[in-house]
Formats: sequence, C-alpha cells, structure tokens
Amino acid sequence: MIDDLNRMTDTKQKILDTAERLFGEQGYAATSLRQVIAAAEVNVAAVHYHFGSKEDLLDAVVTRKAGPVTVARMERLDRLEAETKPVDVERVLEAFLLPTAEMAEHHPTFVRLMGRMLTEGMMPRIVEKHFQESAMRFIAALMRALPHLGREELMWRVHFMIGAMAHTLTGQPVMHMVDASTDFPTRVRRLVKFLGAAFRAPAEEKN
Amino acid sequence: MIDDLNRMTDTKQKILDTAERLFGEQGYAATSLRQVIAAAEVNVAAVHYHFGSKEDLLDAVVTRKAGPVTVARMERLDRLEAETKPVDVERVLEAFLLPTAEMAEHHPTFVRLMGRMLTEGMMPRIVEKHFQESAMRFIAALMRALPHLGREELMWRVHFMIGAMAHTLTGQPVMHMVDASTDFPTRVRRLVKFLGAAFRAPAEEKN
DNA sequence: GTCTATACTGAGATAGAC
DNA sequence: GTCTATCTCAGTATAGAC
Repeated sequence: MIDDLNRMTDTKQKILDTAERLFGEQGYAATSLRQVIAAAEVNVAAVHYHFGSKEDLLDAVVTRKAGPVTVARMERLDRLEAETKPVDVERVLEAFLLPTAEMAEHHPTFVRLMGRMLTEGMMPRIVEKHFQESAMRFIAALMRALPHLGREELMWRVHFMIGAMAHTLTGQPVMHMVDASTDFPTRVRRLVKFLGAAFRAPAEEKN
Repeated sequence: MIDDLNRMTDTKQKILDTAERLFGEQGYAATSLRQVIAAAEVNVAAVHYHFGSKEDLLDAVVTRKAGPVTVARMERLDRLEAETKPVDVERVLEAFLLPTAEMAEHHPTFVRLMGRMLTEGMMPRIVEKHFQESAMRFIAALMRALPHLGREELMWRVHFMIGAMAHTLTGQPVMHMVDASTDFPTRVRRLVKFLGAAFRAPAEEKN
C-alpha cells in the first residue's frame, strides 16, 4: 500500500519536477511532452494517464507550489496592515515580492516558471486561477498606500511592475546585461527600491 | 519582369506580414508555420523556399522593420546630447521608447513582436543582432545622466525596464488589469514617468 | 490502478517534379 | 518560383498487459 503510493507519486513527481524545470527554462510552448518524458525517464502515455493533457500538466505543476506563495503574501499583507497606517509602498512591494525570493531558495525552477507564465501570455486561465486572489489583495493594499493615484494610473503601474518582476524571475538577461547567477534576494531588494520610487512618482496632471 | 517581381514580393510579403502578426499575437514557439502559410494563403514549401527555416523567417520579419526604430533612437539620442548637459533621465527614456510608440501607429503588430522577442527568451541571437547597437548607446546615455549609479546597479535597472517595456509592448494585460486598447503613446507616456522616478531612486548604501 | 505498445494527426524540414 | 510527396518528431488517444 505504501509501496504503491510511493511508486505512484514517484512517476507523477518525476514528471512534475521535470516539467516544472523544462517549462521554466525553455517556455511552455517550446517544450515538448516528449522532452519531458525522456528527461523524466517515463513512458509517453504516462503524462496523459496522470494529468490528461499538456495544459493540465502545467496546471498540476503550478497547483503543487503556488499555494504557499499566496499564503505567505497574504500573511505579510495582513501583518503589515495590522501594524500602522499609512502603509509604506516598499513594504507592500516586499510583501508581494519577498515570498518569491524565499521560494527561489529551495525551488528556483518554480520561480522561473512563475515568471514565464506571466510573460509568455499562454494559459491566462491558469495564471488567474492561482494568482488572482493575492494580486487583487496586493492591489488593494497599494491603493491604500498611494491614495493620490487614480485607479487607472495605479493599474498601469502594476502592469509595468509585473513586467519587470516577471522578467527578473525568469532569470534570462537580455543581451548579457546582468549577472545571471545573482541570487534572488539581491534581485528583489534592488527591484523593490526601483519599483518603490516608480510607484511614488507623482500622478499625471491631466489624467 | 515587373510582374514577376511583383508576384515574388507578393508571396514573400504576405508571408512576412502574416508571420509578424501571428508571432506577435501568439508567440514564436506557439505559432506553427502551417498556421502562417494557411493565413497567408501560400503553399507549405513557400516559407522554406523564400526564407530557409522558421528562425530565418523571424529574422527576416525583424530585419524588415527594426532599422528605422534603431535610426530614430540614435537620432533622438544625438540631438539630446548635442543640446545641454546634464541630460535629463526622462528625455533619455523617451529617446528609447518614443520611436516604438511612433512605430506602433502604423505597424502595431511589429511592436507587439518586439515585446515578445524580449520576453519569450527565444532567439537571443536575433535580438542582439538587431537591438544591441541602440541598446548599448542608450545605456551609455543613461550612465551619463545618472553618474551616481554604479554600473551593476544601472544594468539591473535597465533589466527591470526592459521587462516593463516588453510587457507593455506585447499589449497582453495579465488578469484584465489594464485597458488593452490603450494607445501606445499613452502607454509610453505613463511608462516614462514611472521609469524616470525609478531610475532616479538613490543607489543602495552598501553596493 | 499503473504502465506499455501502438497508432493517428499535425508540426518543421527536404527533395524533386513541373 | 511553385507544388507534391515524404521524412521525422510533436501532442494525443486507446487497448490491453501487469
């Protein structure tokens, strides 16, 4: 019974681990299931038996690890808002970004995949399903920290931030500009400073 | 003779136009050549006859329109640096970003593709080939505008900026946060304000 | 319940007829 | 310069062995 469970989770887990890594490194569309099953050393049909389809496999990969990030984000936001107001923008940004840096310590391949999912634009349903809750909560906290910004202006700034964040998480420097081996806490520290100043920029006169 | 030339460029151009659009909308890896040839209403072998491979097709698509953007960026930077120093950061950012907004007016599909190329992480050679020159020039101008920043800090900020820019150019809002129909000049205006404040953030104490 | 063998369709790529 | 045929590998589906 325990052996059965172990064997089952063994195959499933090998597929999940390999898919997480390859989807993150190469992108979802650019990664073939046959690459995955070859690297995981399992049979072609195993993916469809355990997960159903390529898209469902991605969903399973994300489901496995997205929860803790969301929980950590929520907890940080809760603690932050329980303390004092006005809340500082950079603390809100940290509440959103530091959980990914912590996750990156033990699960760097998953963090890379998180970045990919935001930029590759594929599977919008999966992104929404797993990250919309904490994102909405984060936006609400930002609104309270930046009451002078209109909703549209704030949303655009969050949009810019997601681009910067995703590009940083994927760890793929364009044109060798940055050191690809820089650890994630350092990246996030720099990013928070950068975005903090950006969010505090005065709103436009007209809009 | 003229008819022959017209027919030739007709087929090539139909393929280039269609590939530019589909690569930009769906991503490079997610777009099959068979989608391209079906939408362009040409034969399967036409792509390989005219361009050689899928990657070479992408290169041809970029080659066709990247030049004017680079030229416009260079000219703006030249004019800017000929005027006065110290140069304002936001003017440097505009020199880099406004040419894409102008390009977007008549070639929105190409601008979307430019964004995709930066985030999808595929074809790093093609990105370098077409955009490294103006990027290096732009970084040099930024360094002069922000002499207090160390090289590494500046490079990371440029990295963040490229993420924000790419995500904005692709026009794919994550989780319906922003209005996807917002015109590019407006996006760029907001982005320049956002990034201007971000680049002017004080450098870290230790690094 | 789990895994394997096999087959079907559609992808990128190439060779050769016209 | 164009089209057909064909090759290999992709994602997917199913039947049946263990």
